[in-house]
Amino acid sequence: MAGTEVSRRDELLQIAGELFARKGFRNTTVRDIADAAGILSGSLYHHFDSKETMVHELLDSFQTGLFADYDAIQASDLGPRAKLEAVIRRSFEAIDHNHSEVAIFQNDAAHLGQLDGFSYLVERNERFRELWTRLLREGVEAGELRADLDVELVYRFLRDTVWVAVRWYRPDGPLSGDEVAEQYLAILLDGIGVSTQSKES
Amino acid sequence: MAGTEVSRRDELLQIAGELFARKGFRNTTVRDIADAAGILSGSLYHHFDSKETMVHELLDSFQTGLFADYDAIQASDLGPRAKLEAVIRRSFEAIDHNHSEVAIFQNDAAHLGQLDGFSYLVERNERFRELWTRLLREGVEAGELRADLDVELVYRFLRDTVWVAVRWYRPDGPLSGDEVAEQYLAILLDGIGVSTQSKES
DNA sequence: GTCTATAAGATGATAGAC
DNA sequence: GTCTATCATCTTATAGAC
Repeated sequence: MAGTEVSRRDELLQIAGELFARKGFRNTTVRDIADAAGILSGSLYHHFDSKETMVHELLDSFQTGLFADYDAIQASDLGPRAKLEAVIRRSFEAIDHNHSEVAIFQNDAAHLGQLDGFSYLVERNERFRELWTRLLREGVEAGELRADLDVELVYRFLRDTVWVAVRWYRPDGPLSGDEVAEQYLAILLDGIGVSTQSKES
Repeated sequence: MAGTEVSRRDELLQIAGELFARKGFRNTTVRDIADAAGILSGSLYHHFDSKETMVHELLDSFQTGLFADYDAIQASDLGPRAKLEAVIRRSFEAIDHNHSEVAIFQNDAAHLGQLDGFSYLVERNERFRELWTRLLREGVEAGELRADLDVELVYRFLRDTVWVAVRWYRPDGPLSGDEVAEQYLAILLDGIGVSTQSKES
């Protein structure tokens, strides 16, 4: 009953998540998951109703935690640009700490969103867009970000730049999530910051 | 026999390409393709050996044309930064003119590359990396790009930023490929250009 | 060039024994 | 909690008629 105990169910969920992330949801069979867990495919159905249930639990619990932190950043008293930086750092943290979930979301969310019971993916995607574009607009209004930006285009640029990193980033690799976040922010902000060569003026 | 005639084979290839791009290779059945073409699935095998043959032809002919243009840019007498810009513009042109092929490559190349007969995808990926990182290094050496860059990281940043646009870009949408390329270059180069606020100095 | 018919294998899922 | 056994369905691909 200690909080650190890992249930068999969670164990299986993690194994499934790694396979979904590496091979894609549709390209991973329940037999693949069972093999990796050292059991037979039928035994999986003692723990889960279906393959879809597994990917749902992975994505839902991950997104709930991520959005709670986004909301906390939004509600903080940081300036718009600092909020944007915090949101981006938190996103790279997700790539580091929830690599499987981010990869699944990045690769399969578009298809999963069309399935029954997965419409929340579409809704959260829209909420995500509203949060990020709002931060960009507030940054422009506060004079902290360039005013000549097409906000929607920059949003897509930012969003894709951040999340697509899950394709090459390895949690056990040489770079930490924070280090990548700093380098990305340095490149990005020198592009969209109001001033670059003369920041200290 | 006129050059503008479209063979039934090419017609089917285009239909298959659009489905592969939208639903993914594995998620598209030969029945889907046949249905979209108004024939039965068995009839497809009069034109193609297999489903894999179809995706191979799509990717191979697309990549051959793209790399020929990359090589021409590389061999030109433009400066490193101008070459980099030209390569990026040509890439957005591909997203515009060969949307299906780019989407398939972006979504399925990683998995297809593991299949027999698709190892050329891995090889070309490496050649692509060498070309782009070389341009970045030459840009730094020529004093045209910031010297404090981690070239490999910037390469991934550039590569992902460009190609991931296929996810939202629509050839029949309000923005042309050129327009998106210009906006992306503006954001990018103000980030990695040696000077930004004082370009005309 | 397309259709009819069908083979051979993979896949998600179930029922009941241990 | 896992295994045995199995089903219904889907999928790629083939052979031969039209």
